[in-house]
Amino acid sequence: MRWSQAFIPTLRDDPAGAEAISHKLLVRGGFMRQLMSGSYSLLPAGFKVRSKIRTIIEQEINGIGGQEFLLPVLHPAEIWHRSGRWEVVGDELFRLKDRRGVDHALGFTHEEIFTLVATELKSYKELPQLWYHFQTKLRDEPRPKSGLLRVREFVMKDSYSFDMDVEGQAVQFDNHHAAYVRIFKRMGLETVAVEASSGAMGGSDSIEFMVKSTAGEDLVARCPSCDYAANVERATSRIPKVDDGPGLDAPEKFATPDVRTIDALANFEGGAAAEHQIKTLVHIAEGEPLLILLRGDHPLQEQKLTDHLAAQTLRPAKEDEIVDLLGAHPGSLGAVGVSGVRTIADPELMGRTSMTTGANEDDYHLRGVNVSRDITVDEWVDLREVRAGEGCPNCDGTLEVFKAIEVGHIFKLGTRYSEALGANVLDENGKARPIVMGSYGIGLGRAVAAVAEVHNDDKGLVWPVSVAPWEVVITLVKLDEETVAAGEKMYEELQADGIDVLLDDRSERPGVKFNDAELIGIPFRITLGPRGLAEGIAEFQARTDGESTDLDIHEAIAHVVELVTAGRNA
RNA sequence: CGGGGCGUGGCGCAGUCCGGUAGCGCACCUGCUUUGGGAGCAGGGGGUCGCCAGUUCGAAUCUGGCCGCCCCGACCA
Repeated sequence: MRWSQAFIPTLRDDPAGAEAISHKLLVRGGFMRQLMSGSYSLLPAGFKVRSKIRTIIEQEINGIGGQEFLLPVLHPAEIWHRSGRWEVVGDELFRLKDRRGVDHALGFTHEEIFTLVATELKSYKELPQLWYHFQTKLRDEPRPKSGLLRVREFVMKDSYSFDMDVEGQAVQFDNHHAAYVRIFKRMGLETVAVEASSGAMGGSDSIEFMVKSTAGEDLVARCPSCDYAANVERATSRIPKVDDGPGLDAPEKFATPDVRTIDALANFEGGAAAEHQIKTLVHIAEGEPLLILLRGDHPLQEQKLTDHLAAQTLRPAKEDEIVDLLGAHPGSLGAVGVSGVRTIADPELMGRTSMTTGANEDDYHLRGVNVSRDITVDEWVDLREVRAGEGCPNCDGTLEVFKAIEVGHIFKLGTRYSEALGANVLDENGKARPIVMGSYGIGLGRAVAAVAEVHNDDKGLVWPVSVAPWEVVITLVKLDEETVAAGEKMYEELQADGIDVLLDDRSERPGVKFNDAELIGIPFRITLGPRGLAEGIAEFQARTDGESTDLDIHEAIAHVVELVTAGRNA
């Protein structure tokens, strides 16, 4: 590509609304432009990066037996009704009516449609199958943000595995796991595979591939001493037992005027430290109230509660609902003596004595509460969100917690979709059995942003060779006859060698060209100008270190080809 | 959906409090000079000031409503 003919609209200033580094640099570098909130046009350079990522994914998924499809974006509502997700997914699913008034959905993901195709599988002899496609997904996100990291329209590679049994499914799951590690490594992303919540997808095992980044929206707990890593939506930890000392024979009510918070009670004369308090929360799940009990200093991890309840709707109760239920306002709530309300407690409260909690009477608390004696707990469920510095559940290590971008997610779906949609095959005994499925996704745009988020410096992007929009830029420092001729020759030779090369033949000043080349992050630069050419020299620079070396012009090509080849395979 | 911020040439912004001919930098076009790290001079083009209504002799500026964008939270494969 000749830069003079290319559409690469670089900007000097950061776009006004951008916060995330990847967002700023992808816009400034001329890779993309925003259409509306959560919707971006990819420009040629951005499309090239995405295409290279796509090729890597295709190679690796084909490598584990994948067959590429292309399924529609527009779906009849009927199939979403059959899977049950028309109701489950909620507002995030784009819905529309056609001219006859018939409901449709815009594809949010493609379990239903692939499963429908899979109803043509009839015999165990046809399994296993691994199917995938790259297709636009549409999601009515409540809050798109951070450029390409969270959008309403994006292309995803989603694959679906079909097996006779869970053993076969596990093989496909492991194949994907390994392929994903290779895919992300090839695009320059260091990922952590973490245990995750399956959320609305349904299914059992679920693993997310996370890239550590402050721009990420997820929190990951990881142990540096062993291989434990989990999304905080699932993570557990080891914490020291609290010594309660001798308790009272019965709970004792005491006045606590204006004490409404854990902290206030901890600082109140006659109160109790947070770890000696019981935090009582009221939530409404599917319309029914729930009491949630945690140690005073422990935050509720709401996804754990959602997962345990398999709830479609879960929300904190409103103040008037709480007063109706318990007779007191938030800040004075407790579970002592409460009956008829489903009560779920975190195991860190098990066997505790001498606890302090609300008395269900405004401005009063109870001390000397013995959990097993005084509170009726229906279920003990881990609901606590882990914190950095707590013990690893699997070894003696100490957990670290960091923000991360979810770049891939793999699920074991079981037979949820095959049963709902009738995807059965006959086994060796002629008996119909639902196909055991898995689903596996990678968002392309998010992957582009994640790479940009990780590979940049104060001058701009620093693409890994494997995904760079161009691998080499030839910068002509002056457009005199000799320089142009030398540049054209080198441009053609590099192209002949299969190198993706950009020739900067614009009539701009050298500073502009250098800055643009650095901003858009081309891994290697060859600089040609009359000064060097007079001595038969081409100047070479790698974007990663910015150090320039003079090469004999006749050796430059071979040198660059070698580095590009090494970079592609890195 | 709650809280906060912001909408003024392609991009980044000032002007709004206190109403009176719409500005600056960059980018763009023409000419001359310049040419190894975002050139200089001269000339030039381009804006219904987010939209609608109102107040006023007069509105980018004041009032009301609406729309859009960003951030935090809620939410979220």
